[in-house]
Amino acid sequence: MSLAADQPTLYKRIRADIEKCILTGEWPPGHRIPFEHELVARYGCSRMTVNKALSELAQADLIERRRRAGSFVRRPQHQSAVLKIADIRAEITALGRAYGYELIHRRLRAATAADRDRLGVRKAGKVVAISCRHSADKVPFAIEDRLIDLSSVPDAATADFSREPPGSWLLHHVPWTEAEHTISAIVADERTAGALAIPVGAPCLVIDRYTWRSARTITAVRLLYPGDSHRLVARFKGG
Amino acid sequence: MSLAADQPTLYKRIRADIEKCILTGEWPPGHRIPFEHELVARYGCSRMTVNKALSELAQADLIERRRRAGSFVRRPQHQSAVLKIADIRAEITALGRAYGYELIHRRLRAATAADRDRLGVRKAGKVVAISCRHSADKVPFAIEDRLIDLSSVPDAATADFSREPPGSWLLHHVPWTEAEHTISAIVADERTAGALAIPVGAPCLVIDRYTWRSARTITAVRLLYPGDSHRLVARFKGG
DNA sequence: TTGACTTATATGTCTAGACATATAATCGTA
DNA sequence: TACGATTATATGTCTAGACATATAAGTCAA
Repeated sequence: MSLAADQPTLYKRIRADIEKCILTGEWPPGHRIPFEHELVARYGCSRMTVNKALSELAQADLIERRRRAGSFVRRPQHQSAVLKIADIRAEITALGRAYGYELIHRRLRAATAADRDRLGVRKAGKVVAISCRHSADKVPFAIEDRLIDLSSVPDAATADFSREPPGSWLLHHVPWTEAEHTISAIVADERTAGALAIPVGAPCLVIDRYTWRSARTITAVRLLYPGDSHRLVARFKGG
Repeated sequence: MSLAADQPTLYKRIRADIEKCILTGEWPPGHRIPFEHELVARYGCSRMTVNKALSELAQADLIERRRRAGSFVRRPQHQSAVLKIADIRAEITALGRAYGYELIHRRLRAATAADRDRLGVRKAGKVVAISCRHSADKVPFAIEDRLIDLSSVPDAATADFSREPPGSWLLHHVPWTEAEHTISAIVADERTAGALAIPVGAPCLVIDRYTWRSARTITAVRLLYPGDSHRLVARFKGG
């Protein structure tokens, strides 16, 4: 047993030391951090060790490295935040509430002009259009309107969406994808109000999500949440 | 002039090759990627070069490295997205529209119980409470209600918020911070409707942002946008 | 079958060098 | 003064090793 506390590796200590100076504001944006050779002298290690620490800080956008000039503290990237968007079933069960799912309708059809527009494709063959409702402890939680491009996900034609929500099914059947979310607010119309069991005119949060994988559109979905009960939480670091 | 295209460095090529296999789905989540020594043999380079490529993929959460077992494709982290939240002035000017700013009121006071609650602190000394309006081409764009903790940002007591929006001022005077955003929807009450020039009952998008720096609360702000005209866009990669 | 011990192995970290390359700074010239 | 060439230097990448360490897998005993 050693008296010394469990020490992180040297490069992690170097990285942490520098990170601390940046995060406390001691080294403001634009500040030049010590040259590699200075850190080598200070920590008594090889340049590769210092380089690894600085490379990771650069990869994390905390510093900018310029040849011949040195490494500089970057100004915070205040325009980005990490928004947690969980799978609805996982979200509800994580809250310890009973998840309920109900398929409202499912239609297989040749893509209409409106479908193509929604999916952002010029031409599409067949699509599946799904409407469903998610509930937590039997209380309506969200309404989902989804379109799946069957030319990208042919298996979706035969999937049983009466038991498994399409979002969960897609997560397990379609690998790595990219997505774009658009968040807005509306007031509930009659149909929405009925489905969510809220008054007409009540505020709703709308998430439009458009998902693709390497230039192939997969699905477009609109999620409607009661605006006063649902919250999206985003956290970020930096400015 | 060389015939060969401008080649990236070897470790970048290795990283890109592996990334491609993951992103195309060729190597699904859980798939074991080749051992370092296999990649060393395949690319004819030293282990450090391969290690650098794999370390970066691990840092980007694309793979998981397990001692003795190997490196594995991680299952996509579908619960997070990058939400772009620009400084309002920057956002409006980026759209090529004329930015307008108007201070509605500014009060310096000892923190009330409600203020402390909003800032999430047990005790606070003085605070500045600010209400202001942002507009684009003279059309109301957003209403801002802000509280600044003067014990964290004493300079805010004397800053001239009649000319510069508090958000921009803070960005330039307070370094690296962390924040949490909560997004919800409401319908406009009378005061909000008047300030945003929209009908009472119209949908509004609400962003509550709470900002701190290393455990010190800095500011809490509520932004109200007309829900049908404003959109938050978030993009993400993975699942 | 289970648990404890041993071993093999893949990754984690590090060294002391090397050469490449972009560019800030200097110097020289028009 | 302005511009172009040169030089110095910090970072970028890479090598061929080394030892550390966590752990999967195999071994053996209870």
